[in-house]
Amino acid sequence: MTAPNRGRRSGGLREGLIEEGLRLGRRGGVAALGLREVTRSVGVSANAAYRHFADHDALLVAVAVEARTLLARHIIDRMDSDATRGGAAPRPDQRVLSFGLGYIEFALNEPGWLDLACYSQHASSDAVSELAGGDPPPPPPHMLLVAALDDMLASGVLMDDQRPDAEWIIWSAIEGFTELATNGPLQRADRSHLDHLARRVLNNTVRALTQPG
Amino acid sequence: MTAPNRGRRSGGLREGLIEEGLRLGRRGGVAALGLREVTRSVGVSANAAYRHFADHDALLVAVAVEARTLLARHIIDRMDSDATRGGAAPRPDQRVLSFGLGYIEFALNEPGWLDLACYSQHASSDAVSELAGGDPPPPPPHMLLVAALDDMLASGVLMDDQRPDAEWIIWSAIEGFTELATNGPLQRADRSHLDHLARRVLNNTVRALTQPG
DNA sequence: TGTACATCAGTGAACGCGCGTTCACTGATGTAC
DNA sequence: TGTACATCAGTGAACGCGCGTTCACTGATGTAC
Repeated sequence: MTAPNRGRRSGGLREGLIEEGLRLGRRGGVAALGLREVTRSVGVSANAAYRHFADHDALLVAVAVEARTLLARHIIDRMDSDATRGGAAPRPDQRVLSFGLGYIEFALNEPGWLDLACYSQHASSDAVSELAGGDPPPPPPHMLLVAALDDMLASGVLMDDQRPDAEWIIWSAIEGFTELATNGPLQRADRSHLDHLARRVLNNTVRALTQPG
Repeated sequence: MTAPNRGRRSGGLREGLIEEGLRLGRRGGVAALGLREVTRSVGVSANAAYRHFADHDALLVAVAVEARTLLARHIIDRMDSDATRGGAAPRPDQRVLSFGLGYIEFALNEPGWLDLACYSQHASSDAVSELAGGDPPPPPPHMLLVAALDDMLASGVLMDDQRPDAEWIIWSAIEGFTELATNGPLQRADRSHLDHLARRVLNNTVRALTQPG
């Protein structure tokens, strides 16, 4: 056995940096992901990152994409478990509700990761799809919502004339509530109240969409 | 006439710094308000700011409060002009709608200032009220919404059991739409589409509140 | 009216920090003969 | 199996930047006598 490996790592440094970025970003969001900070945390020279990423932003994007995948997975899980809990096939508007509740749940539990997930939309879709290696990533959250709304339309719960732009109506309520609860005036509200409020916000929004006025 | 004034200014430097902060923040939001940047723009040494503000953050807060006042004034104007346009006394839910439209209009026209206005909520209310000098500032936007909802309640348009937390439902829709339209996926949508969408988001939200489900 | 003096809003230089990035390098690894 | 060599993922030092903040200072202003 000679001196400890110098210049060679066992695992892939690229994966290590992304993982560490996720760990740091969990507490501090994008702001916590300085290039020096991440490399320092991994125990490697700042310079080493340049072997795997073009620059600081490329590292950020890679971590952000990972965070977005976590978000999407969480939403899918929530939609699935809400669906099976109901027993029979769930009403299609319930899926939209589950989407919203899943998104908000993730935002409240992991505000740092949500921050990262949102950063990924700054990236060009080229940069993002270039990163896709291994198994195909889950669809971005937005696609899940669109699909759920299309289901509502197909099953007649949503009127034809209400479908266009419906995703932006739902999305506004979700995004806005998330903002109020994580960075806004509801920051210090307790969790049970927030859960109650989230349901009301979503119910209110979805209901209005299904009752043509 | 001797050498140009050195060490003495004609106008108040404090006001000058705030004004310049507003000018810079209009384009770049809070991020554009470095202490050095603001003092440099005014044409004064960085150090001079410390004669008027405890530190960088105190300057930020002062500018942010000013921006919030601009926001509140814009909303009030919009509510007033919508009210008088109608001729007779407007329906009370129209005022909530006007509030939302005013907020969103300001956000789309002046995203930098909105960013600043939101920063003011980071400040402790002590720091904010300390700043109040001269004429009393307009009520913070949040108070305007609460008042409009109370009017809806008083006139019977809003049911008793729907009033609690109604402001957070409305606020979520407004805040979320604003986020989508200024930093999110609707960033590049054209203005007329955004105006149309804003109306739909708000109508949808307010309507659901007045139709007990 | 003139003089001495305290006040205090400015000045320029410097400090220390952490950042992203670039440089020349080293040394373990894998390969060709 | 042994040797020479190319590759390339790491290293440590340094660059240049802009930041917020502190220091010792200067000089115009207002006031007291």
